[in-house]
Amino acid sequence: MKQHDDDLNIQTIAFLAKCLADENRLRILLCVSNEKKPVSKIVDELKLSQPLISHHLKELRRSLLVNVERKGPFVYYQLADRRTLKILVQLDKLGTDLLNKRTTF
Amino acid sequence: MKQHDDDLNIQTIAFLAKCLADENRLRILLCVSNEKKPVSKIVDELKLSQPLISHHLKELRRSLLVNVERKGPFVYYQLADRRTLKILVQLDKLGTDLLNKRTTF
DNA sequence: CAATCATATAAACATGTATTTATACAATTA
DNA sequence: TAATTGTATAAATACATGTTTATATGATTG
Repeated sequence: MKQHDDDLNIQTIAFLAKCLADENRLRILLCVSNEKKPVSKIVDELKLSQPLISHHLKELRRSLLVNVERKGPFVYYQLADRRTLKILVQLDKLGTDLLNKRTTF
Repeated sequence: MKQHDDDLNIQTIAFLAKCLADENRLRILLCVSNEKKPVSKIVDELKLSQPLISHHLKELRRSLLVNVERKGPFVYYQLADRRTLKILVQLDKLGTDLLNKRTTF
């Protein structure tokens, strides 16, 4: 059973968390969460510089959070696993709840 | 419904993820996940320097991931919300699965 | 093959943050 | 109140990382 705390691979967790710890990378992940998109489209939608997007995509590739697919001159990126989204939703809810608890009492 | 992507507060997510992105902070979180412990005990168990532990505890407080309670000369820390653990487990599983997929094929 | 478009990489810079060492503060006890 | 124990803070250092600017690579088209 992987339920017990000590079974957790702390390195793995920290590595993924690091990748989710940048706002622009999160924007990119959400941007490619529903369909594969070429870099140029991500650049357009997020209004960030192309090298910056490319740099973050490299990190996301390194962590295997996105899939890459080359088609002609275009390189398509897409969210590799939808569980990533679930985790983001949970982080969002947790953070919001924690804040509300503190500011309510 | 908070299901749609765009409802997510990216700042909140990045802020929490940043806090989970350090191995020592993860160790501390797991260390105080089942019972409240004074700083000295955390120091003993993790074998990290006391100022380092204090520094990371400060970050964990800032993100509201831990509760603090003073009792005499001791300051007790404890995981604030067990959903944090769930998220860590999911990150661990996701990371492991992503790696296995890549190395298998 | 030259030119163009899409993407990646490199170098430079700025900023952030983990860690150590030293010291301060706070609470208890003698 | 002096001394001791537990914890926090400050300063210094080292290292990592996000961003920009400039350039290179790779694929396509004329």
